[in-house]
Amino acid sequence: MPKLVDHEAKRREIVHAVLRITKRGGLHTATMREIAAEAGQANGGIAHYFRNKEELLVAAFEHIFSETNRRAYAAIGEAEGLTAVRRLCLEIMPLDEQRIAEARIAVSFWGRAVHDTEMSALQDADMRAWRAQLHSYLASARDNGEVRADVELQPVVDELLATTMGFQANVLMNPEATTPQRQTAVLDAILARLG
Amino acid sequence: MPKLVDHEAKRREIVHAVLRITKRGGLHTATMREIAAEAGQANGGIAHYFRNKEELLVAAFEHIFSETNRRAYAAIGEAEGLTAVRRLCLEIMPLDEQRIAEARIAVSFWGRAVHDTEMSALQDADMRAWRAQLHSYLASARDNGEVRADVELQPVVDELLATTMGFQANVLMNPEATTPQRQTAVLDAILARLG
DNA sequence: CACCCATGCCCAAGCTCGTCGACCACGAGG
DNA sequence: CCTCGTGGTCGACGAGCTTGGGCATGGGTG
Repeated sequence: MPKLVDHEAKRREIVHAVLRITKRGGLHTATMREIAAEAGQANGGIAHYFRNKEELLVAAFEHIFSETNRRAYAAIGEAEGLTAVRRLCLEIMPLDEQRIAEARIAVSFWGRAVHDTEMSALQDADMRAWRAQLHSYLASARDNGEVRADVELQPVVDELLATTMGFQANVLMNPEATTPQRQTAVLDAILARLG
Repeated sequence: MPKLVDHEAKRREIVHAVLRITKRGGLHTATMREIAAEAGQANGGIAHYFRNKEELLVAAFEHIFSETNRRAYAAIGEAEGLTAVRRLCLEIMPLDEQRIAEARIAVSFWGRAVHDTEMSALQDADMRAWRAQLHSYLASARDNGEVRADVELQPVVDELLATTMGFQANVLMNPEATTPQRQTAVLDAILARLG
């Protein structure tokens, strides 16, 4: 076996190149040639690590999800109940430049996922995980009295996910009406009503 | 002046071709050649009615918005206050097959609007209109006592728009968790808290 | 140590798509 | 009947993604 190259590292490096380009000039400037140049490769060199552009973008999409989950995990720490709910939502919401750039990528995938089974399965799985996580934190919040006992949890989960996903879209379409302040105000209003 | 052709009618016909193709196979399958074929034209024939593809897609996007607004206008009628708020939201939300198909198209456009100033300006304008409309209905609801006097309206508008836009995305990614029942439950929960 | 060949990588050709311009058909006006 | 502006077709071109061939490299193998 000749020439050892860490495939996973190389894939990560190429994905990072995509994210850097997208952050600079938008997803549409991320052509294969541009990506290759940014990653220090020749035109067809990427083909060794991703079969096609679709697969590369799916990897970028996965990376964003896992980054969000990683940040959420760190932010939540030992927290429970409503604090954990709030921190998870705050990590999902596009509150800074970094996450707005990630939202750009995520939203541009939503439209494609409609007719792409692999991608919509991926989204579905991540969304389910968030639902389950939110539900569990809310249940603990109800147990410790932060949330009234008569509150049904599923509609709250639905609301939180719809709101956070809506922010992803609105921050791109209506940036001046989707500031961090206004986003957190909405989130806190939702949570305040549960007590 | 030779050969009379109703330009507006032709433009509408081409836009409908785009919507049919998008409904069938997603926005990315709507190539100019495919659109031309669907509209019964040759490759370059569309250029007589739309300067470029961007302009055509903007027209398609506008069409969906105006359809929604037309339906909302009819649904609201003489209603005021919270009833009007509820009816407008219900028209925006993807509650039936027709509107889920429109959501498919709309969300596909969101991804494009990210890197298209003209389209995001359009989106921004329509979103502002909805914001203003919701704000006005909520103000009348506050005046007639349906909404408590101490409720700040802007966060409520933000919440309603984020939620309805979020449903557009979630109905595509998580259809089984975004049923009409669960969507309306969330909407009614939001509205109920204002009283 | 010498050879082998799988692997990494580059380059160029092939295909699709959006756009542009040349060309033809037609019909209203002179 | 002629003119010419409009509707429409077709092919060419540039840009983008993909594919396949070819070259270099360096770990296995005898």
